[in-house]
Amino acid sequence: MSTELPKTYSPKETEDKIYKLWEESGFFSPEGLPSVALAKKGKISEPESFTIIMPPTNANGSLHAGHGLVLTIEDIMTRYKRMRGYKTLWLPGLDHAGFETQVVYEKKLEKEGRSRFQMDRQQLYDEILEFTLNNKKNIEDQTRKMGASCDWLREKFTLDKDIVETVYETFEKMTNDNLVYRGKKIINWCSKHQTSLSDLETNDIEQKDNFYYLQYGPFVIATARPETKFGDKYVVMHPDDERYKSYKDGRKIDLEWINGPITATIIKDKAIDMAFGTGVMTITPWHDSIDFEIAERHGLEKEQIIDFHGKLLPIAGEFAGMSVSKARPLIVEKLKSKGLLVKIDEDYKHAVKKCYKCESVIEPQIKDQWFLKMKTLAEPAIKAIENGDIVFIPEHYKKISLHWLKNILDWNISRQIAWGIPIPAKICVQCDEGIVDTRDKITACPKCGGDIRPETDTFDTWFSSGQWPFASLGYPDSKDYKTFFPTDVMETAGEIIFFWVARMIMFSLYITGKVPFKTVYLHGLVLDAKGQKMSKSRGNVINPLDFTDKYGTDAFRMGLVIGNTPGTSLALAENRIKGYMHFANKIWNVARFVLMNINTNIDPEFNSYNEKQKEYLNELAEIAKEITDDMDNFRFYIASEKIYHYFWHTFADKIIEDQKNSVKNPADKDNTASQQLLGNILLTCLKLLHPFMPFITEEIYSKLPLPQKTLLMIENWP
RNA sequence: GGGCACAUAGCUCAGCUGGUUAGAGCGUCGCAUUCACAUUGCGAAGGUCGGAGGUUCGAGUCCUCCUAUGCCCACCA
Repeated sequence: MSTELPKTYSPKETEDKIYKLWEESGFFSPEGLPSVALAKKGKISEPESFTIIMPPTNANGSLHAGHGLVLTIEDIMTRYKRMRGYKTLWLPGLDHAGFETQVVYEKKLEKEGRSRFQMDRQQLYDEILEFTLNNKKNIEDQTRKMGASCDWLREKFTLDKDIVETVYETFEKMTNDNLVYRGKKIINWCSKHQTSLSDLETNDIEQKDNFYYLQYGPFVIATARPETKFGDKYVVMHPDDERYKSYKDGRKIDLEWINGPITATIIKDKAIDMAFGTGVMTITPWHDSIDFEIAERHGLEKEQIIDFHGKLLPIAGEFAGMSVSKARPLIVEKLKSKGLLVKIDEDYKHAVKKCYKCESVIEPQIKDQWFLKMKTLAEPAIKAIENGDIVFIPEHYKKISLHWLKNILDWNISRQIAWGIPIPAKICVQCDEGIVDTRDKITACPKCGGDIRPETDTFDTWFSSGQWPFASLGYPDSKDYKTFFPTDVMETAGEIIFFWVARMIMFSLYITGKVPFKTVYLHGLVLDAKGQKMSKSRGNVINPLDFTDKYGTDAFRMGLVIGNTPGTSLALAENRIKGYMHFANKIWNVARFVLMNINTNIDPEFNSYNEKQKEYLNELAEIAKEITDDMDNFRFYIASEKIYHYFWHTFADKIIEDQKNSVKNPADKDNTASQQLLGNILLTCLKLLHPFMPFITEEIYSKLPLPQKTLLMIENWP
């Protein structure tokens, strides 16, 4: 009754077939699981639930190696818990990814010689929607290729109607709780993308620039940005600075400036660093956040110098209409000719804020934007983390999160882009008041009675994805929310701990009163073979499907997980994956050997083993115990290595070699016991391997002579 | 300026709460091979665990300092 396996294992022919088998089995859904079905019939008690919400994939391209890692680790956890009998749910999702997607789409437009600024807003939205929905299908297929055993029936998209509703309800509650405000504040403006950005969406890049010392009446001031100085009519110094004691606060001074004579006012403020430069500066409140704050403190006028396209305004006189970069040298030239340029320091190093997507210099601008007060939201999150209600893996992310939460600033949640969830509000055309209006009921400005227009800004995408754990489960009334929330594990990239993880914690505590997840598992980056970050511009981006095609998904998954400790980045060398393809081959051949030599059903209850065989089984039980312990403690990098090592160097190299004679010789007194020994060890190994290498193990399992079997994916964990 | 992490074999990294001759994968070298598998087997070489000090019966593992590296946060004009 021996079953023959083909001589070689072909991932290509096996994987799609196996995935289809899984998907059709209904076991991806918790209610389809045998343990849940039995409980429903009252035969066993209700199993505990285990939930992972998949970080919603950005629906704006293909999966990259990082996604491969997310899917692999989450699938390992899910499959493990499922085999342990948990009511297991892994909920997949897709993110419209507002700004990110719009940037991707704008690049596409650019290639086609088009621009979003020539497009109707609705048309742009519709095109991006179509683009996104096309990608959605693609991403779902790729996710299946990775072997992800997630519940497709529950798949959510961040623009689903019920999600948007939840987001609006949250916004309304925050408004009622006085956590939302709209105000003219200084914000990060990207002139290229024509939108404001949050602090997290800008990068401080250190660079060397000229530092200009300018004669400003009796003072020398220093600046790296002379083009902003046209409107400077306040000169500020520290109140304790002895050098400028004779200049009293509020005193007016007439002086000759870039475009003619002006009157400047002396301001004393403690924000000035006496030791820096000359200890005197002029301020540009519209284009600098410190200057803005000084102006606010003293009630000073603010004037815009640079428009939203990065061009100088009429206040710049002859330079009006010029871009900053073009105007700067000309302005310096003029200052020089007027004798106002004292000196230039050419070695000035400072940090310049840039757009994290296009690296354009961020121009601080004053603009009416929607802000979220963060301090009150952060406090419960800080407490929950300090109490250990949420455990971080690796541990040091606890400190990192706390540090950020304790120093949190208000969050600009409005973006001037079409692609996103519209902010449900009206703006008064007369007094500029912004009124939150989630039910679309307001018809006139409650403040001045003026006409209103709908707000055109959309939410920062993280405002909606921050609510994902409870929104995707159907908060507040659904059965899923009641069953699966709080979730068990959030597994995502360490990179987005502030963008996403910290905010999910704040939102969940605020809305549901509960933490969104008990454990945060943060993985590092997947780097290329040389240890360099993958990027499109470097051209070293790995498409996971290239590797799964070439070496099989199981091998790719092993390459991602073995030895990859949480939090540290992984250099993904092709050789690594190739090595695990060899391992898959080894598994296949071991299975072939066992199947060739077994002529009876595998009997897990068999116990007439000789002493040595018993020792082998004890050793395996010991390894299984260790692996289980590793799995329970998120040490997948070591669990996978242990089973790899045991399978190859103990089972194949030692046990099989040792049993070869008896298993091949029907006359041998140990023949039956040898058959049972090898059959049982193989079965146990397949179970232990299944979370890591689901395809090949399921395929072999289907060929095993077992009295009764279903699918390996729901077999009991050893 | 503040914070976090890392430094272990040629390369990429494990080493959990301190305990006998420090591990893995890849690579290198030697030998074997009509066997389930050359996508193989057996074997070998290779590390004073960044440096200095300390705690301890005992430290790669804990503490301090130093050096190197990487990352994050931050409103010095």
